[in-house]
Amino acid sequence: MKKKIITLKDLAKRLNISPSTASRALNDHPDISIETKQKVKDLARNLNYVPNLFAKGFRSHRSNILGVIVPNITHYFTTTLIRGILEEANLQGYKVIISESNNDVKKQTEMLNTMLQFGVDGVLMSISKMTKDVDDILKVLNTVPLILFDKASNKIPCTQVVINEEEAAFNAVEHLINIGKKRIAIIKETEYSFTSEKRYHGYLRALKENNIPLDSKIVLSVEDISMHQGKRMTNILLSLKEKPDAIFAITDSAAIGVIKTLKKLSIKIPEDIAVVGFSNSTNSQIIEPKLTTIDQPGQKIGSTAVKQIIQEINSTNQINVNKTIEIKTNLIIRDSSFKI
Amino acid sequence: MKKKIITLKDLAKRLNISPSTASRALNDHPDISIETKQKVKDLARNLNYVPNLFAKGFRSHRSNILGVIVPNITHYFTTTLIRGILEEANLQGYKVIISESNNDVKKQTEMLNTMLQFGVDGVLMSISKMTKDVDDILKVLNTVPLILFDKASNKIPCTQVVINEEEAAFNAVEHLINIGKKRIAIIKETEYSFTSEKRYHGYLRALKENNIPLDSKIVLSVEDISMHQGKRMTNILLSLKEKPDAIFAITDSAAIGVIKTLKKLSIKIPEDIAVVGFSNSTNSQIIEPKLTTIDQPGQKIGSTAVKQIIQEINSTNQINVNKTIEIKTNLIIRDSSFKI
DNA sequence: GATTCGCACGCAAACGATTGCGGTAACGAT
DNA sequence: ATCGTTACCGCAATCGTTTGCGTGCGAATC
Repeated sequence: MKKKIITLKDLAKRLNISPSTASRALNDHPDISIETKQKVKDLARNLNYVPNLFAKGFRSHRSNILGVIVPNITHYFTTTLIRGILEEANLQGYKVIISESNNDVKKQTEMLNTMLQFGVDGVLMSISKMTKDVDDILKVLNTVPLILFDKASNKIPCTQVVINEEEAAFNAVEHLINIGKKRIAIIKETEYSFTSEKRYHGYLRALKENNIPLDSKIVLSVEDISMHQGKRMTNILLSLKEKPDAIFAITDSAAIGVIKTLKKLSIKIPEDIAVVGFSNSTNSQIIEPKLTTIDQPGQKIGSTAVKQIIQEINSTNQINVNKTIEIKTNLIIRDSSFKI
Repeated sequence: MKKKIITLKDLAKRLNISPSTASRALNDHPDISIETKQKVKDLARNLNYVPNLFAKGFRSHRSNILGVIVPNITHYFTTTLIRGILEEANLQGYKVIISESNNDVKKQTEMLNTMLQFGVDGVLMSISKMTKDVDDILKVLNTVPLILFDKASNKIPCTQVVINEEEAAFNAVEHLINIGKKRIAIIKETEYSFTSEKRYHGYLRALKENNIPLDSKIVLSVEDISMHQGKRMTNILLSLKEKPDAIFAITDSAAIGVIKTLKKLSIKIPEDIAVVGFSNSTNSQIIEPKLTTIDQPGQKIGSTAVKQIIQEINSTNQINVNKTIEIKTNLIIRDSSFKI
């Protein structure tokens, strides 16, 4: 009682044409007359013909599958990226296989390789932050197009789709300055983090353009940024002789750690110390006071990356494109920096 | 300058054996001598031979790809499910393609179909809550194994991997009773939601076993459960003559809405009204007071589902398995129901 | 009238791995 | 010397689709 599966040959036999003609008809090849095309397409629809993707890929070396590698799938922002990827891929007839690298560089290259084995047409990757050796990644570039998104690197010559980290941070810090803050601390990651460094530059530029001197005592770097580290760093900042009147945490989670600590010590937010985060996570609206933060349009980044890679897949010339596409962000002002 | 890709033929040619021998050698066929096997395997490793998955799937009708469909990928709990799925799939040599149904039934069947086109060996699905007509889903069962996880349905005769919703809710409500609450409200979904109904039954049983009469005035149902609805329902409950002394919200997000509203009205939590949620989302630890909730081991559900479906894929008999695997949950008691 | 040309289509060879079947040594048994 | 057995291995077909090349035929050109 198993369903008979229709092949191209079946279509051809019924219409007394050759399989090659049927194939060309379905693919709108110019050699085929309009009537024949119509006949084939009609029959295909009626018999519910679905092309065998294996055979197709086998011949054409195309799978219509994209590989996606992210460090951590449980982050809300990552899921918005993935949503954008899935949506755009679906529109363009692509499927997506996803892997999680858990910020493990070894795992990352391993997944990269199995993805290639599975015949993906391209890879979208948000690299783990500890990626120092990029040789394994460069190898991929010889095989299929690669695009880095969100977490990128200038060591890899390929298209990158990112937000304008520097400008976003600049806007956040300038906002703090605009509401009268003069001593703005920053909690960032160590210099291995590509994005963190860019945000730091935005911070520096905002200070400079507003003639605020940089004080390295209120520039704190941590290896693994988190809520816990946010708490720790806050305590360090509060132990200084000259306390800051604002804290810019490079991550919402760290910013929430900051807020929790300040609240415990009954320090008024934002009057005594204002707080700004980065990401517009769901948590940023749950915490009280609600957190001022930077919204990154994840979905748009995802869809842009997909559009871009499909373009590169279809482009014949094998020259590695090496451009950076920057997506605009949005500063969302909430109670932690501005009392209504 | 493109990398030459090694095929089975290449191996055979270099060793002066036939491709079939090489194939059998790699697959440990008994007809092949141990020395030959070793030679082939060694060469394969040295030349970095990777079997062409297309050709393999083309012949064997196996893709080693699993399809996963979830309603909404941005929910934290969903991501833990996916993490479990990805991890276990990776261990077993499978890849996973993911689609999001957005709780759209039409989209759901559409993705189901394209997944089949892509030759998935099995489908894991968390059905959208409005799924009433299951005919399209039943069709899939004739083609590949299907497993429902998390959001399941008794209308579909296949293996289901879920948490013990009833018991989890029972434990939550009984906990409220144990800390002295006597008038416990519930915020649930309308009866179309399979999981909601099960939780409601747990609620009912806890009341019954503790001789607390059911009062339908404090049983509230909403179509789309959310933080906003949590706020709305709280206001309704507070307008009653006999106010509840505890609120069990079937979802963390709704519970957070409850807490926010209570705080705004300066109602003491948990002294005046205790609150319990469901999911152990990250938000539940951000809100203050921290939310008592039920932890669902998403990762375990995911890995269990994968183990199960691979077993079904490899089982020769085509009889549809129809068992329900229940995963234990954990009540996590925090400040919203118990002051330390 | 001989030649080119273009249109619409068919032939057959790929693509890489698997597998039923057939074949051939080597060896022991008769 | 002949047969049977065992242990290894090769031949060739197969899966469904695509594609380079060829072909027949009518129309247009010289």
